[in-house]
Amino acid sequence: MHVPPETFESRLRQRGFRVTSERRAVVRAIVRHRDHFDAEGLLSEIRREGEAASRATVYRTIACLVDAGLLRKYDLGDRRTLFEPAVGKDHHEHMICVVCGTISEFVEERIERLQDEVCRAQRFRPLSHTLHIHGVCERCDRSGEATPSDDGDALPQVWRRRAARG
Amino acid sequence: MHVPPETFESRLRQRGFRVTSERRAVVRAIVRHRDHFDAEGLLSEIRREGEAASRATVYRTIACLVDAGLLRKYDLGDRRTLFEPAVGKDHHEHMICVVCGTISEFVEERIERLQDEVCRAQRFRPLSHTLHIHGVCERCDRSGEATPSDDGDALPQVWRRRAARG
DNA sequence: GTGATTGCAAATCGTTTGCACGTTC
DNA sequence: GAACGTGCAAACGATTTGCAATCAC
Repeated sequence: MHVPPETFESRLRQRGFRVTSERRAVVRAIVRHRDHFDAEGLLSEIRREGEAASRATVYRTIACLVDAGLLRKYDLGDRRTLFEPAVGKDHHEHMICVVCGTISEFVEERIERLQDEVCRAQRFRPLSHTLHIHGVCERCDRSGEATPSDDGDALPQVWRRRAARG
Repeated sequence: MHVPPETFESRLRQRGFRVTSERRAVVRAIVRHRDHFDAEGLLSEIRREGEAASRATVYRTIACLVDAGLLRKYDLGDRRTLFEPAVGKDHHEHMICVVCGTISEFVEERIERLQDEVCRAQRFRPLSHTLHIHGVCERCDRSGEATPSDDGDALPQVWRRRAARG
């Protein structure tokens, strides 16, 4: 999972993007990362690290990288967008724990195949897909306390914040 | 697909929500609808129809209905959120044409089963899931012109808007 | 009557953009 | 030196919220 920065830089160059110190900083921060990250998180990490790169640049650079096929963008509902390096890692799906927010990954070839099958049947030409499962991870499920009101049958009068979302 | 408003109203009541004329207007607009809709669209339809319901109320009512299990909320990436009546229709997945924006639906039992299998294997307790496939629908594919730059190999210097998103 | 609901306008959140100024090729 | 990239702050779009007035139960 250690993506060498040169991969990013050379690829950016061959895509006609210029390589600047700011973009290097962004790439460095990404490489430092294990897996998924979001734009704001990356920004604050860059700042913590004392690197220079404005919010605008971070967002723009991320867009470049996605564009160059170096990052994959994932849209988990509820306006959470995350990214991860596209190199050295196959496409995969996500499981999102609604209690602790942890995101884990899985791959299931058979699901991919079934999707292709469905598309073929409907003559739909697939370009990309997103599958994420919201639920409760093992750890949270065991510590039990927070059973997110699934489809709760209570009749709550008071307007409650939609704490955990389905 | 004709959902009688009483279903909504009685269900709202038994959930402890109050039934107001504004909420009725929202429900009426929803019932009038064939399938999926988004909050803003519903709002303008309500206004076009001359009904009274502020933006805030529309959003709040939709939230109630989702909460009461009467509407399903779908988060198709790129901050597009849509809703559809949950009654009389089983859970299904979406295919989104990146050219014309048309959304079609499909059900594939085997995919559901495989998801359960994966969750079981990882001891993840699923609550809900989202699967959407972005691609090109048959009609757009035939009229060919607009082949969305998939993973385009050009080296566009100029900063282009990300027109069609992957 | 009282607590839920409404409308308004202002606030939020993540993200994008216009513009004048620095940089990279 | 021209096109590209940067920072800033303001603009964004969808959604949410505080608050005082209003309404359903």
